[in-house]
Amino acid sequence: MADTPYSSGPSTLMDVARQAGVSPSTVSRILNGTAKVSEDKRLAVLAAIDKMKFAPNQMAQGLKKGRSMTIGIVVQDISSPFFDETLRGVDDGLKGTGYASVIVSGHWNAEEEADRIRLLLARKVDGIILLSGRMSDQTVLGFSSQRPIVSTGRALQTRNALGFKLDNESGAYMAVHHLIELGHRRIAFISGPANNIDAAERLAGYTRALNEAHIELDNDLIVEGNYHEASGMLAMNRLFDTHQQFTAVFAANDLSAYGARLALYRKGIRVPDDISLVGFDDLPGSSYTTPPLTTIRQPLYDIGRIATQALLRIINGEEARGEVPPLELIVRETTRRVR
Amino acid sequence: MADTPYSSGPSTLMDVARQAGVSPSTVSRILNGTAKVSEDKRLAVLAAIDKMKFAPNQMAQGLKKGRSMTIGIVVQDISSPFFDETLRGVDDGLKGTGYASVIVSGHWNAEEEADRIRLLLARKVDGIILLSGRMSDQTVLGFSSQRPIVSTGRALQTRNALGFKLDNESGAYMAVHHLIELGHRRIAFISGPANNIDAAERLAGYTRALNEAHIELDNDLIVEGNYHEASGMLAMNRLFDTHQQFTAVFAANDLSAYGARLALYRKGIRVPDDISLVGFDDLPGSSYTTPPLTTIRQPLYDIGRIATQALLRIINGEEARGEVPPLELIVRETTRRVR
DNA sequence: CTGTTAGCGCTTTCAT
DNA sequence: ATGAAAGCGCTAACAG
Repeated sequence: MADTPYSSGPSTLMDVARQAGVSPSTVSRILNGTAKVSEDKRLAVLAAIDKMKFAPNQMAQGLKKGRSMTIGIVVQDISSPFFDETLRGVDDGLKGTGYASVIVSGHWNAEEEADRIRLLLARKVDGIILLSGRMSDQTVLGFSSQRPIVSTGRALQTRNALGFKLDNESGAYMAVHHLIELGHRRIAFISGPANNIDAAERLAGYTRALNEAHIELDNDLIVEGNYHEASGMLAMNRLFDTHQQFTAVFAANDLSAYGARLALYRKGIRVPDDISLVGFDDLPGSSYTTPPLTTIRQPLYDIGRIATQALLRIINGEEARGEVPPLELIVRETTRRVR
Repeated sequence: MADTPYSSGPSTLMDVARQAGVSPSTVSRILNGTAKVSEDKRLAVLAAIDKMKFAPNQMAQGLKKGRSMTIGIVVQDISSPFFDETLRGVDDGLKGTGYASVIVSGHWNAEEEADRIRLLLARKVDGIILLSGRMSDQTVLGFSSQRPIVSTGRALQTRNALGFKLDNESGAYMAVHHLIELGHRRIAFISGPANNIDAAERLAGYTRALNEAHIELDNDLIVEGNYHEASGMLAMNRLFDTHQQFTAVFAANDLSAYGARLALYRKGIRVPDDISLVGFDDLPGSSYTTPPLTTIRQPLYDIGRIATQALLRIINGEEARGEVPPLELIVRETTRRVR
């Protein structure tokens, strides 16, 4: 471990005080607008700050004030378009607030999630945004006794925990209902992982739409995926290998729809002419697939922004609240009336 | 501003010391393995830590040690698959090191980039990773006097600054050369923004490949995009509107290739049967486009991981080094021999 | 091996 | 209006 000598050792508030011929408290007061300071000292201090390129050491500030001006974000997979779109909302929500965010990934693993949250807590983040995840609500509530948490994908509402939950069931219903309206009756479903709550809800929506239209549920038409492209492709191939008859497929998320679409392409099956396809999420890329994907839009960006604003409110001792727009069917070009 | 009373005020090292009946320094020594401590005190302290769920306050540690155990990452656009794939590499590079990262976005704006870096510096990050960006090398070098910086997209090598630069020119050359080998001679080029250095280099590669094959450069075949999907689509339409003849198009990045591909689809032009298409980047989604995209692969993930490891080395006073794999042509299904 | 002391850089009473 | 002093939670000499 060698020393790393940087030319300009960053100047401290003390340096500024000396340079301006005032006490450190005066400098602090000017920095924070905490009290009236005579104009001449003000100017002198400001000049010194400028000259010495002084910027307060945030760690020292944080230690003293008990506020790190940092919030922690727990995603499950950095580099998934799903989370990234939400992160963009968070980023915008933080804009101009002085807060920065440290992003950690739980990798869809409850243990790891809890670990990461403990890390964030040790870093004294002022609050936490939890995006999806596998932790129990109880665990979340537990952590919320240390720092406020707002989470997506769960219904929560306490003094310092807030959750937003979208209606996956009715989202899936909308998707399948759309297909049924177009005359489809043999509708395959590429589900999400069985142990995932959202996935279960989407399956329920699929089922309800079928029931309502008096279409018998055919379990051979349902194949489990894991929300990734490859699994969508595999699922599709499985459907073909077992010689299922269907005119439409509903994929539980856009990524698996992409995979399904590729499987279809490889078989020379046209979308939507031969088979209709609908996804779920409306990832940014879904307006540029070939053809553009019909899907259920999740307000990913808004979720990020609204969750952030809600968290900031809780941090400031205000009431925890916030509401996100509902799911919405976006009809693009992968669905058409059955012939 | 109300107070936010959390049930369990986090315990401090002092609390642990008292509880275990030892001095704070002893606790610190055990925490850091800084010196030998008798087994019985060890056990007592460990028990106390466990009982009180103590975790050292990282802000206090940081203030004292002058190390925040945090690195700053400057991206240009959180929620671009390009940066996110690199971030995944960074994340993996940080794994198990005790470092966390705060990610800020420069939004392709030199001013904002510099601003964000100053923010990171005030937060006392131990180092900075700068992904692309518009700042001058001089400015980067300037900042590197405060904290080590490793940057992508520039060739740098000093005591505490390191840059990785991929050979965009030859990447573009490979793409176009591939097309020429397939018999294409009228090859359109959807460029990146004119003020972008990478974009200029890719144009140079396009030009060289053409020259080498004795194909005359036709400026009408070159249309400027901005690296986003929509611009690829627009560029393509412009080509059609001006009635250009061509059998292949090279897009300066995958995103604009996606847009171009959609424009082609809308015109009922088949890819690759009627027109061949090649992109640049090899984003994760490019193996699942319809059809899968032939492209120049950038080792995005490796760049992130290697940059991180290099930064960590510099932080530890070791020599700044690291090398990333070269660009590579990935032939998939959007290119074919001209008929 | 272990405790005492000083102090990282800042904010905040408390005096004046 | 301003300075002196104490202290946020931790670590690192320095004694012993």
